[in-house]
Order: sequence, then C-alpha cells, then structure tokens
Amino acid sequence: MVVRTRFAPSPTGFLHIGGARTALFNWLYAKNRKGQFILRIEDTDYSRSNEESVNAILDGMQYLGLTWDEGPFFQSERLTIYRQYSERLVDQGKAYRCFCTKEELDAERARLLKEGQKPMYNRRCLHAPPGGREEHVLRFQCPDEGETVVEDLVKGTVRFKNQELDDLVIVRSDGMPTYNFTVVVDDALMGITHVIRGDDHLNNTPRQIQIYHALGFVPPLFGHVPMILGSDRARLSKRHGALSVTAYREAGYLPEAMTNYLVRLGWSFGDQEIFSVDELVEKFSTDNIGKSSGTFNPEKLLWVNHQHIINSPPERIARAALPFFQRIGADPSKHPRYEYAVITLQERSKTLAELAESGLFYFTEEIEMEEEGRKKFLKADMGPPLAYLAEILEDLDPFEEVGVAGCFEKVMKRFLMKLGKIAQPARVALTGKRVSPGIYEVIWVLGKDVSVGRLRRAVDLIRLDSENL
RNA sequence: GGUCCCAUCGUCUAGUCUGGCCUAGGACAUCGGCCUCUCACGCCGAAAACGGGGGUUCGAAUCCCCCUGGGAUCACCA
Repeated sequence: MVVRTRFAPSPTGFLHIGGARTALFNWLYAKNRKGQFILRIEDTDYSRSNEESVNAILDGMQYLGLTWDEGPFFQSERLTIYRQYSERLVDQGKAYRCFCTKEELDAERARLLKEGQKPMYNRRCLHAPPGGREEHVLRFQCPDEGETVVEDLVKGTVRFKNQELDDLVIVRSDGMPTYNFTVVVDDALMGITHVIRGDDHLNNTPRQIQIYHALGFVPPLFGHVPMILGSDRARLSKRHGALSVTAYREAGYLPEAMTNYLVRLGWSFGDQEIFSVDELVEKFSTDNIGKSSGTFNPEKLLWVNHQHIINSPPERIARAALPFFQRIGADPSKHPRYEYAVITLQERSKTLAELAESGLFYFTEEIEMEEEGRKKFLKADMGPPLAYLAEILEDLDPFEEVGVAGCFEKVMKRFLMKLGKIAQPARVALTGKRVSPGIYEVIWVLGKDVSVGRLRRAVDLIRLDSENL
C-alpha cells in the first residue's frame, strides 16, 4: 500500500511551532514509507482566512524543507465537490435541514448548561421542523446507539459512546461546508492513508469516522500526537518566545536543527539526540512517538542548532551565514579565506546571527575597538612587543599558520613573556575584542597586510595614549 | 460540568507492551573541576525523577483499581 499523508493548515496566521511539527511528522512518515505528502489549505472559514497566511505557511514549509508531492489544494476551490456529497447525505436521509436560529440554539445550550446537563442539540428539526423558515444549516445525523472506536497509532484504542455525540453542522446557512465534513471528503478523495495531527483532534475523530461510513468511504489510520505546551504547561503562545518558524530562520537557526529539535520533542530513538534529516527519514516511525505532551524548550533548541553548526561542512555554513553577514554590512563572499574564517567561528557560534556578529572583524575595513579591551591590554609596555610582532610577521614568507606561531615564539623569547601576555593585546589589536578565535588562525585568515596594519595602528594608539598622560 | 487524553530528574526522554539485567540510563539547563592565548569546543564529576494510595506477585517504574494533578474538547472555528 502506498502511504499518503497530508498537512492541512488553515491560513489564519504564520506556520507556528506546533503546526510545523505536525507537518514534519507527516512528511517524515511519508518519506520513510516512500509515499506521498500532500498539502491542503483549509480555508472554508472565509472570514478568518487570508492569502498572506497562505504565503507565510508555504514560506515556513520551504524553510524547513518540507516539500510536498501534491498541492497545495484549496478547499475554497472545491465547494462544488462538498455540495455534491452533502446533498447525497440529505438524499440518503443521513443529514437533515435544521432551521433553528443561532439565538434559539444559544438559549437552549445555556438552559441545559444551567441545569447541569450536557449541551447537545435536541433534534427539534429532525422531528418537528418549524415551518415558514428559509434559512437553514445541514446537520449530520449521528447514530445514537453503540460506540465508535478509534484505533489510534499513538494513543491506542479509544472508545466513544455514540450517545455522547450530537448532530453536528456540516453545512452552514451561507452554504459553506464546515471542517469536520470537508476534512473527511478531502482525505477520502485524496486517498490519504494516514492522518497524523494534534491530539486536540482526537475528540473530533469519532464523528469523522461516522461521516466516512455514511459516505461509504474507508477511514484512514489516525495518529494523534500530543501537543506542545509552553514553559507554564499552558498551550504554547507568544509569551513563550517566537512562535513562527520563520522567526527562527531570521534568528539564524538551521532548518535541519529545527526539524531535529521539533521531531525529538515527542519522538525518540534511544539516547540519540542529533539527527540529520536523512537519518530522521530513515528512523522515523509512529511507534516511538510519546503519548504525553511536551514543553517547548528554547535552550535545548539553541544547543541542537549549535551542534548542527559544528557538525556541518564549512561550505554549507559559509553559504547559510552569508545573508547574516550582509545584514550587518559585510560581504565576505569574495574573501579568499571566507570558508576558513567560518571554520574558526563554527564551534563558538550557537546561531548564524551570532556567527556573523563575532566574525565581522574579518571582513570590515575598520574595526570597532572595545573600550575595556583597549584599556586593559593595550598598555604602554605592550608597544614594543606588538611592534616587533608586526615586523616579523611582515617578513614571514610563506605566510602560514605554523609560521605565525613561530613569530609568537620569537616575541615571547625576546620579551620574556608568556603567550597569554602577548596574545590578548594582539587579539584586541586585530579583532577589537577580547574574545575571538585562536590568535594564529585569526592572523592567518586576516592575511599579512591587514594583520600588520592593525598591529601597527594599535602601536600608534598606545603611543598616543602615553603621550597624553 | 460531561467526554477524551496524559503522568519517570526543572525540561526533552530511555526503560513500561514482553515484571527481575533499574542502588532508574542519556541529553539540555545548573554547579564544581580539567584543558587553555581569550571565548568556545572537548573531557571528568556533582546535584536532580518513577504524583499518592491500594491491590496482583517471591519480586512492580513496568500489570490492575481508586485518588490527585495536568491537558484537550464540547461553535453555523479549524
């Protein structure tokens, strides 16, 4: 059997963390089983849907690399199909017109609630519809005996008594079909074999199964994955940090790190924490999806991103980091040793934004000098050693990292200094900061001219300072 | 409130199905230390959990029941 899964968001906002994870699970399952993944936009709620959201969702999926094999399909373009099926249900006596007004329904609901009963539709229009009214909805007539069983891929067997379910609206008074109806028609018609979605849908599943049966369709397999909660155990919201996946792209998170973290939140493979996308595809299964809800932990996501930055080939990181450099006014793309610079930055950068920030000194003409670093390390006695370092670096040929180390040896020997004593001032002179990659590699990446120039500028600075005293 | 789901370190989790190998393992974060030209990486170590109560059993984190707690859902939203 060819597996077909889908992601069916409603376009009422951007692609958020929870939706992305649902999409990811479906995508992984399809890929793992060599099946197809379908994208469908559920935009039957006209008043809440908008095109901007559609684009935002597509954008988020592209960032994560969740490619779809079919679609996107839009429910708003399939209205005649739904009409066909809803009319069939009416003809077969499985759905009926309901003329109750919203006010009547609300009042009835309030009355039942007040009397401590459950608010279910009383089927007035099934038995004795009020005459003289035009406006109506269509209700699906639920069986009121027996039970509907969901054999869930993650939750196991879940039973619902049919008498707990009331007759739900499948077509609104304006003729628009509702979610529980369209989702069934589409999943059936699109040949979806596995529906993996948030467990907030578990309660809808028995009614959907009934609609499948009423329509003569075979229900797919369902897998209801636990939701992601925020740090306060409440449903994830803006308060818990960025929600949109593209916000993480802007912040410098690698898509493979996002997918790694997201899938690992609720799914596990022994003790393994770091997975490539290919590994995920290979190892993913609904068997080891956890049953309990998880809490979104931005700090672990940051660590996962860090791991992926460290483990990626430098050329990949170099390419991914380029926009982040450009954003802060540098263009390292033409720099002969850009990739080598990236290597020196990888293990100390948790995000691409951070990487660009801390590597900016490699690619700017003028470096900004940290006041504290200058005060602490560029003192009068450092003038001669730095001047000497500049001098021997200038004579170094070939200009290679080992040779650079040798130059430091010479300075240490001549001035009887430990490496720490000379390295820190050199670091400030060359990078403007007290924190940087290893000093030899910094010098090598910077090249002879820039290194010597910056060292001499620092020497001048020191002289100026001492003259002013 | 009804219905449904869930319950192992602060967090993500392994172990639960197929009881004994669990004095409960890993990871993030935290705290100590090592390495060291700074920062990081890396390494070593510490602290940290089976929600409670009953059963079943020679033996329960694991099976059963109750309680408690958390979550979801009860729309002419999806």
